Amino acid sequence: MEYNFTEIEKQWQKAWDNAGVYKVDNNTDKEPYYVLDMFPYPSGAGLHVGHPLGYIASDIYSRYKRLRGYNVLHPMGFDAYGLPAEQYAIQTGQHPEITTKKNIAHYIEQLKKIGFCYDWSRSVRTCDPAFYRWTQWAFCKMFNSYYDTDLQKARPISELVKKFEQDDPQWAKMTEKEQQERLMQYRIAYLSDTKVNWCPELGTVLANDEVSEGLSVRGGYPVEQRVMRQWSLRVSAYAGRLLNGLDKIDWTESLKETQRNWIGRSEGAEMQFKIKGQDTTFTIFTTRADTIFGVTFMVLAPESEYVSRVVTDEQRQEVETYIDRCRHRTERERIADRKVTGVFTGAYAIHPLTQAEIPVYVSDYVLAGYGTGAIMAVPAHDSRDYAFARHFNLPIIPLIEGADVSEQSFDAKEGRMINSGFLNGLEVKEAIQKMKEYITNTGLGKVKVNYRLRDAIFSRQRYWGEPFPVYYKDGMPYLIPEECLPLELPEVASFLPTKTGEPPLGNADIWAWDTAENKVVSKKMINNTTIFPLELCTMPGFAGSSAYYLRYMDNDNDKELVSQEANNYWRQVNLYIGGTEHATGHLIYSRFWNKFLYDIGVVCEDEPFAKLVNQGMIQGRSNFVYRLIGGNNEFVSAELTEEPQYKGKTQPIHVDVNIVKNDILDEEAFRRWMPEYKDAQFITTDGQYKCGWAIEKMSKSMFNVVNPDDVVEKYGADTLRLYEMFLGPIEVSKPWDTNGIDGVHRFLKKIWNLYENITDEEPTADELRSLHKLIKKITWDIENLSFNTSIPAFMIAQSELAALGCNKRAVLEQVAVLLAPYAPHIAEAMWHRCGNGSFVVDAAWPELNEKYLTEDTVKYPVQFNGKVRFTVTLDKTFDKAQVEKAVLESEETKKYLGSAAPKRIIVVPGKIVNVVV
RNA sequence: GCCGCGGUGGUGGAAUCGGUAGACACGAAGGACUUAAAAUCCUUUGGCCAGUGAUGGCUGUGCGGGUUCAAGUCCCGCCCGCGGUACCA
Repeated sequence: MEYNFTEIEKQWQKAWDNAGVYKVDNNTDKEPYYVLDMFPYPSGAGLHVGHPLGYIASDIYSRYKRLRGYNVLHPMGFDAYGLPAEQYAIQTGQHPEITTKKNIAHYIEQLKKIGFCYDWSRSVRTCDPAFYRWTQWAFCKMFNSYYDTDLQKARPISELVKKFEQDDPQWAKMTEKEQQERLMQYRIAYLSDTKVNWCPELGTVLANDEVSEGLSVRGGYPVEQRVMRQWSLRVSAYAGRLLNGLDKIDWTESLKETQRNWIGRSEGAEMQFKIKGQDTTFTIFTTRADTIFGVTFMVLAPESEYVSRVVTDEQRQEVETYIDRCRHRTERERIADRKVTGVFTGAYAIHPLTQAEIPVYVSDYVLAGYGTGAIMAVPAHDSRDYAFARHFNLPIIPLIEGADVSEQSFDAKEGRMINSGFLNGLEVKEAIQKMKEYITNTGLGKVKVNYRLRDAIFSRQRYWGEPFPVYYKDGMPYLIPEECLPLELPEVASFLPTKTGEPPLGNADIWAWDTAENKVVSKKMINNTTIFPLELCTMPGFAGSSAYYLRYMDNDNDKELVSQEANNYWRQVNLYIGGTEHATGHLIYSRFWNKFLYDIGVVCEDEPFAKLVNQGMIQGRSNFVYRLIGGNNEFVSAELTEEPQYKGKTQPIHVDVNIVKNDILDEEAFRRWMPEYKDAQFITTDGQYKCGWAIEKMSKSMFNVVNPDDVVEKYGADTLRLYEMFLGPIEVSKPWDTNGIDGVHRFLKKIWNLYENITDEEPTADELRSLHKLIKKITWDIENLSFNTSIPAFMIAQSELAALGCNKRAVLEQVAVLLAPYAPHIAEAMWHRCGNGSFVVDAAWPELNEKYLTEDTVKYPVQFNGKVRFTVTLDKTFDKAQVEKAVLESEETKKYLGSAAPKRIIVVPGKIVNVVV
C-alpha cells in the first residue's frame, strides 16, 4: 500500500485528540520530566520553517522520555504582549487583543499540523487576565520586599520597617510620605528618577538589552538618554547569586560566558579623595589601586552629583554648558563620535599619599551608572585616560619598569612597579594586593566588588502590557489589595500618548482606584481622599515571560501562581530549548524572578532551567534570476552570467523560492509571479533556467520565506520533522535548503513498504543485529541531543532490513517505537500495522541487548607506517600476539614489507593494526 | 579591542574515547523500465597520476610547525568567517 501521509497524519492526529493522549496529569507515581520551548511571540506573519526547529527537537526528547516511563510536561503558550500588535493598532485602529487572538489561533493551527505532543489544555498566554494576575502579584511581592544584603535574600519590607522603628529614632518623626520615600530606596520593585533609554519614535523607554548600538532592537529607531520617574526591579542586588548560580547549571559555556560578561563582576577598591580648600570628599572606584602614584587628574561623569559640589565659580558656566551638551547627545551620537571631550571643574583633589594637587575634570567617558561615577585617571596605564591626557596635555607618569608610554598606554597587568613609593619593585599583582591592604588599614578606602549589571527598568509608556496594580496618593505609589487582582487593562479611545504626553492609559476614562469600594472607577471621581489616580505605565515584555514556566505546572490554579504540591513535583525545567538572542534579557530576568520567588518560599528550586540548549537559527536561502541590462525582459541562466557576452551585463533579482526547485526555475510560474515578468524570455544552455543562490536572513523582502504549512501539504509533517533534524546539529545555524528534502521523504516511503505482510516468525540473527544497532544508536543520539545523526541510522536500518526481506513483527514493531519520537504519525500507523491496538506513545522504549551486536570476527585495517593498505578478518577472540602473528603471515603483508623486518607492530585489539617499518 | 563559536567534496553534513576521513542525503553523470514524462530502481561520483581493465600509487579535513606507531580530533603560532559585547575604570 502506498504511503499516503495526508491520510495517515489526519487520521492519527484526530485519534490522539479524541483519546487525549497528550494530557498531562500531576498526580502519578511516575518520575516527572519537564521539557520546555521558549514560547513565541505570535506575529502576524505566522510561523516560518525556522520556528519549529527547536520545537521538533524538544518534541523528540519529550516523546523519548515518555517512552522511557517518565511523566513528561511539555507545554506551549504565547508571549502575547508586545509592540507589533500595538503599532498595528495605532495604524489600523484594530484592537491589539483582536489581532493577538487571531495570530495565536493561526499559530496553534500551524503547530497542530506538525504533530507536537503538547498538552494544549495547559497553554498560557501572557495577555490573559488569569495569567497576568500572577505577573501583577509577583510585582506586588517585589514591592513589598527588600534585599537583605547580610542574609543575601529578599525579605518582607515590614521587617525593615520594624528595624527602622527599633534602631532609628528619626523614623517615628517622619511623615508618612517621608517614610515611604525612604522605603522606596530598599524595595525590590521601586520607583525612582532614572536615566533611561528613551526612544521617541516608539514613545517608550527600553531596557538595556532592548537597545543595540544606540538603536532600538525592535524597529532600529534612535534612542536617547532621559531622566524619568520609572519603576525598576532591583536585579543588581542579585548579581552575585546570578553569577554563582551559573556554576550549578548545565548550559553551554558560551551562553554562561555571555551572562558572566553581562553581570560583569569586578573586584577593586573604593577610595576617598579630598577637595582642596573645600570640606568635600568624593569616592572613586578602581581595579588598579596599585597605580595610585600615577594619578595625574580625576574625572567625574557629567551626571555625577559631585560636579555641582566641586565646580568653582569661574568654571561653572563652562561646565554647565558641557553637561547640557552631553545630555542632548543620543547614545548613538556618543558612539559614532569618539572624540575626546571634557572640561576642567576648577577644583583640585589632594592625592592621599603624595599630597599633590590633582585637577578634577568632567567628561562623558566616565559613566554615571558604574562604580561611583568618578575615577582617578592614570594615563600611563589606561588607554582612555591616556587619550584624555594627550588631548588636554596632562602629565603621564609610567609606573611599570620598561613600559614605553610615548605612543600609547600600557594596560596589561604585568611587570615591576617603579615611581610608586612603597610599591616599588613589586609585581603588579602583588602591588594591587598590597595597596588594598594599605587602604583598608589606613581607612583611605575599602575593597569593593562592583557589578556591571544594572537594575531593570520596568515601566513602559505603552498600552499593550500588564497594568501596574498601583495607585498614587500624595505622589507616592500604593498597591491595590492582592485579592483585587487582576487589575484589568482598560479600554482606551486611542492607543497613542495623550496630548499632554501621558502614556496611552491616560486616554482611559475608567481608570481610578476607589479605596473604599476596592474597584476601578471613572477618573472623574478622583478626590485624592478615597479615590486616586492609577498608574499609567504598563509592564515591559519580559514581565510576562519571566515566570511563565511555573504557570504550566498548575495553570488552572486560581488561588496561587503555582501550588506547593505542583511545584514540588515538577520542581524546575529539566530541558529548556530556545535561541541565544535571549541570553542577556529573558534568561537573566527569569533567573532573577525565580530567585526572588525562591526567597519568598514560592518555588523550591533556586534556578529555573537546569539544562539549556540553544537551537541555531534557520537562515533563508534566496534564489536569484539574472536580468539582462538593457535587454527586453531577458533572463540569463546562472551558469552563463560569467560568460564574456553576459559578464557584468546582468542584474540579480530575488525570486520567490517557492517557484524554484533544486535551483531550477519554474518558468511558467515566474511569468505568472508578477505582471512585469509576463513575457520574460530565458537564455539557457540546456533549456533549464538555473537560478543563483545566497544565504540571507529569512524575510519577506528576500522572497525566501518557506511556510511549514506548504511543506506539510507537499511532503507531510513527518517529512518536515525528519528533514529539519537532518539538516544538521540542533545548535548550529543553517540555511533552509529544500534541495535535500526528497531524500528524507523517499526514506519514509521505503520504510513504510516494510510493513506489508507482517509475520510472527522468529527474526534472524542479522535482523536482530540491525535492530539492536539501531536501538543503540538512536538511544545514544537522543540522550545526547544529536538528532541529525539518527536519520542516517534509520536509513541504514531500513536498507538492511529491506535487503534481508525482513517482515518480522518482533523487529518491525520495535523499529516503529524507535521512529515514533521523530515521525510520530507514520510510526503510529506502523505500530498499528503490527497489530497493536494501543497508541505507540504508550509503548516502552526498546531494550538494547548487546549480545545481538557481537560478531565472531573483527575486520582489522592494517596500516604500514600509518597508511591503511588492506584489511584482514580475524577471530574476535584473538589476543595481541595472535593478531600480530596472523598479520605477519598474511600474503599482503609480504608485499608491503618486502625483505625489510618490521621495527614495531602496534595492535589495538578489536580496532586496528599498525606495522612500523 | 575583548569574549565565545566555527573552518571537512559541487552542497548539507558524518567520523560520539587519538585508530580505515568523506557515513547518510542532495546534486551531477550514465543506465534500466516507459510511446513519453513523472515515479521507481541500478552503477559511478574528493583531487591528481598510471593502466584497455580489474587495479595500483600519490595527495587530501583553512595555513605553518609540533607531539604520537597513528592527528579532522591533542599542543603552539597564524589566517579567515560567524555571533556577542564595548568608553564598565
